[in-house]
Amino acid sequence: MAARVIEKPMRKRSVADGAKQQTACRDCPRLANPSFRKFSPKELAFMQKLKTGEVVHKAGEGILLEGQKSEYVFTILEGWAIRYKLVSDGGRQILNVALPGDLIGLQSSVFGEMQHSVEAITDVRACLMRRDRLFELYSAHPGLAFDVTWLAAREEAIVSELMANVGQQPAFVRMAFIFAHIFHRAQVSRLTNGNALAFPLRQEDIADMLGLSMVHTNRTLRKLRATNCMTWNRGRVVVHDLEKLHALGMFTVPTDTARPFL
Amino acid sequence: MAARVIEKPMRKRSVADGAKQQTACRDCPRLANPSFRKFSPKELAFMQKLKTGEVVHKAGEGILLEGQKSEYVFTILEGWAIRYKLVSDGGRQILNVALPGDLIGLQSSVFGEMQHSVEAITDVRACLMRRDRLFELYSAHPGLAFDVTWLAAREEAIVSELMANVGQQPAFVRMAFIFAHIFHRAQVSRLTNGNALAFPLRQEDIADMLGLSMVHTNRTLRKLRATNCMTWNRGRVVVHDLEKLHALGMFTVPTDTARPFL
DNA sequence: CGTCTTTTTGACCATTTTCAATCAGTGTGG
DNA sequence: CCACACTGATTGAAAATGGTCAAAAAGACG
Repeated sequence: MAARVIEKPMRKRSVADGAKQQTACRDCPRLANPSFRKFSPKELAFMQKLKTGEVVHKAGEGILLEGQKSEYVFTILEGWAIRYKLVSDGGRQILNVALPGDLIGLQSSVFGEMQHSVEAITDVRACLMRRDRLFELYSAHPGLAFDVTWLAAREEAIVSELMANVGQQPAFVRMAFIFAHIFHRAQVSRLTNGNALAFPLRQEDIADMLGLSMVHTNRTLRKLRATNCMTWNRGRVVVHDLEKLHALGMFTVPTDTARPFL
Repeated sequence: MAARVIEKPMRKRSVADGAKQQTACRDCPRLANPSFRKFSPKELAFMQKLKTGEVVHKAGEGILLEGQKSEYVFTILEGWAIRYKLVSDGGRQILNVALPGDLIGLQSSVFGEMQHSVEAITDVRACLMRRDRLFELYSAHPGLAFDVTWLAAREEAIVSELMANVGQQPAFVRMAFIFAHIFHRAQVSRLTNGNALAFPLRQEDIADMLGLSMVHTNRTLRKLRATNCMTWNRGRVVVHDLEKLHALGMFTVPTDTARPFL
């Protein structure tokens, strides 16, 4: 099992530029991505009003901790994070990766406290909304409220998909699947450059996503490399045969509709 | 791996009484359970208006199928169901059990189609809401809209918890955990009778929840029985030492706040 | 009683883990 | 520039966990 992340908080894998500290919602680069649904002008103005500011978390920092009550809900603007749960005897299950456009910390607003932790994998720039103002959103903009539900339901769908992968597939398929899954999501979020992707996870992170030991993860990765459908070194994944990768991982491309973004 | 449930749809394990076919919301037995949050009179009237009717699914019937677009969202009033995903090579991962008070079919309303299937384990009596009227709920009652989000977020939290169990624990712990988890939820839903619980799942279902083979599930169950903390036969679970069961499964009782119910 | 489903068991095999090193890359200070 | 420390990746060997195949036993039901 993985070492507890809490104990080794500083990884140096900066990716975010950290340039502009405050972007107006209307200038949010996410809005240019057709994967996201468009705001009405009213909604845009409302969101601008609701946003408290931006924050940058350095790579390796914890953003939210299980059991914690956070005053804020975050929308990731830049960078990668992981959601994970620690189990009592030292294991860590990574539930999902969080990419730009993902909302984190909703559990804290809904239940009063987080039921999993979130950690920045690269530097993460995020947009803040106070949790106590979420109610305004529900009152004033049913459409945006529905978007929050959409995001929560999608999170559930992704975790379910990964759970079926972990529970029902042998190591090799699991691994191909997770690369296919992440690569696909990265494409939608426009993080890919052709068939290449800056990929900040370590093998240990993959192990903790798949419920495998580090050693077996490494060996399985070797087998996957041997199929020549992808390469991964020095923080960079290149997919040479996407179709093959999908087939190996039993991955089917989801039919994505325009997703919301808060 | 499990046989596909679709192929053997009829199980005879009726539990629901099937007596009254239409209950007024104000008389809904769920409202008497203090685990659920109270409706305001306005909300109650609104929900009554929104409800289209009730439906009973026989034990073994599919309620919703992955890929399907359902016109309805269901709230379970009575009975047990499972949410599951089939994987291409014949496996089935059960994501969660659905008990009275749980909302099913929300994915279909949010994404246009279900991303997992739902099947009745016992006879299931459910209350219906047309999906196209969900928008009215968001417009007219932000509080109820928030409840829908709550339910979606909770579903995610449960699947995450089970995923950490499947991904990080050996068979024995997984099994103790799943019994502890289900027993606890059943208690909250008032399905238990002291330390006893009518438990309609088969060993094969447990296997598919835990990501284990049938055979190994059976053997692990024997070990669990040997600890004398619980018994399970003829559809009835009796917990003799709850604390021990929790310890064996690394289960910690969640601090439940009053939950919503639609 | 006969049929069907579900549970249980045995024997054998495969996958995956653990333990223990080694190797490679990177940054640091002398 | 090189020695050193540190993190992450890789490998080998042994052990354990869990899976498959095949069959029998136990219940459930008409």
